[in-house]
Amino acid sequence: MNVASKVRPSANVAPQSTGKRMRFAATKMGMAPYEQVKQHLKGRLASGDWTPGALMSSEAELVAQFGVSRMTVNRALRELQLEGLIDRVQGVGTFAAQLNRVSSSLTIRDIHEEILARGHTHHATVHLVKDELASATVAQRLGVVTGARVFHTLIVHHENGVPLQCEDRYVNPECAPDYLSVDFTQVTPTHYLLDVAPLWEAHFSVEAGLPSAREAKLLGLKQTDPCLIVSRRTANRGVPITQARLTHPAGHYQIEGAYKP
Amino acid sequence: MNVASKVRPSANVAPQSTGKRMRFAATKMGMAPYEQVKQHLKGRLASGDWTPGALMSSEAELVAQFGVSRMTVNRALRELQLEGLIDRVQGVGTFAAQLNRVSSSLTIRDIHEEILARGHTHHATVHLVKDELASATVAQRLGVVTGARVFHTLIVHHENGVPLQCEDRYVNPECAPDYLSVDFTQVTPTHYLLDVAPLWEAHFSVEAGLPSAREAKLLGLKQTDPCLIVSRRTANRGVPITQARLTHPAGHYQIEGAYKP
DNA sequence: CAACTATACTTGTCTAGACAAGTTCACGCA
DNA sequence: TGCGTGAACTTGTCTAGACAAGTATAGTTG
Repeated sequence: MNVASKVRPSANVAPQSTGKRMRFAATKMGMAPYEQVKQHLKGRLASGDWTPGALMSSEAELVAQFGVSRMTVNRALRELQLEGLIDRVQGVGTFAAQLNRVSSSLTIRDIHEEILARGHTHHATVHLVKDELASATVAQRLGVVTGARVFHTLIVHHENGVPLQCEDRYVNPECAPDYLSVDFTQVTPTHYLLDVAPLWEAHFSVEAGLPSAREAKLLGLKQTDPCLIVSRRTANRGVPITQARLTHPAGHYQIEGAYKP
Repeated sequence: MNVASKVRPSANVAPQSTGKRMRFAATKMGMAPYEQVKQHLKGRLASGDWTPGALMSSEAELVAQFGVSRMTVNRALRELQLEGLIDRVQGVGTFAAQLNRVSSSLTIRDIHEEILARGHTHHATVHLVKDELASATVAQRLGVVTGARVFHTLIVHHENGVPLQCEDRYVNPECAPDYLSVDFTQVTPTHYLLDVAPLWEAHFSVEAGLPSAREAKLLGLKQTDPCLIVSRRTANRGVPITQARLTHPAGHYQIEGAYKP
């Protein structure tokens, strides 16, 4: 939904307070009315016009002020609510949100595409492809009983020949029965699993830590070299699909993100 | 149209409502029509009914199928698009999104509130509060000229007495002229700056790395102990406010997130 | 005083229709 | 063959009104 950078007209002052029914030459030409309402409210929020928790204009007031229909105002407010800028309570009113949090969008991409997007080459080496009996920990995360058969792969991804990520993954066989027969030098597990189960819920955690002995060896590190470790569990409609531990050498990998109101 | 728009005191009411509105768990019965359409489409997407890139039903077809108005169908589709599940092209149609990415919401909270939310105690020790002349790097990130006066603080945050985060922060004086006079043992810089400039755009990156000598000393670490390092730049309406480097000892801190469609 | 009630507000949602604007494709013409 | 043109589709957005449901408050009643 991000439409990239928006040109910001600097003439932000003079908020057209008396413009009741000028529909066309209001402020920003070419901008849809609901977008104008959004921008106006964002501006007043940013300027501190409403401090967090303050009661804002009602829909009816905005309808009168902008000369648009209530549906238009409602859409603007609904989107601002989705963006977390305002809180709305039925029967009470609209309030400026408590902005004690900056929430952001973090994208977890298929590492193959991520590397290609940087204009580099990707290749993967497969170190383990087998089925195992689930340990208690793995069983719990995959929603199977301890000792059940689960698939286990260990793959190292290289960017321009340099080890970038060690991917230690367990897969629920019920979700991807043919998982073990995939050629993971050609298709990443992420890509394959997205084909098998298109809609995901994901939980992840990111932390710094030290690699295991095996990971250190595969990544060409000493065991004292710090790593960025991403643990990710994904499920499809409540059914756990896979659990992965992604270990990256420090300095070679970072997660970036941005938040724009 | 009935106006009767009484001028409301748009000043602070601060009703403390903060209402996490209680939305009843949506069962099929009491679900709003637009929500039913959404769930139906989500179900078909999850079941692989439409593979990524496939042309989905048009609005007109959904109107006929569900017996609702086009606005209702349109709202369902618009929200699915916001969630990244579908792509829409004017004049062409609606397509199942290429789900090669799992995007997630990451929340960066004020560390004081974060620690309190865990039921622990927070205290901060202040190691540096001064104004400096900006180095080239800092100047660029804060949008000032090299050598300009900038504020610099170095604070360590403790959870239950254990060092958790070393916060090395530069602040643009124009955005927070009184920054240096704040008692940072009582108010965190994040909290103070959110008061001064309520609306933020943020860029961040997360990586693993080694602490500097000073950071290691402040956090009680050896310089070879890995850390999780978050670099964050924030701006208000394009004006840079602050740049922070947040260093956390490995094992004591992790970033969590979740994505649900 | 406490409990109930009517009223006036608020937001949440839906409708039926309208026009604008983008794309695709078959048709007719040079 | 190549090219324009318009019909037939699509999505994007707005309108004016309607009803439902939640909340606050003034007034009334016990």
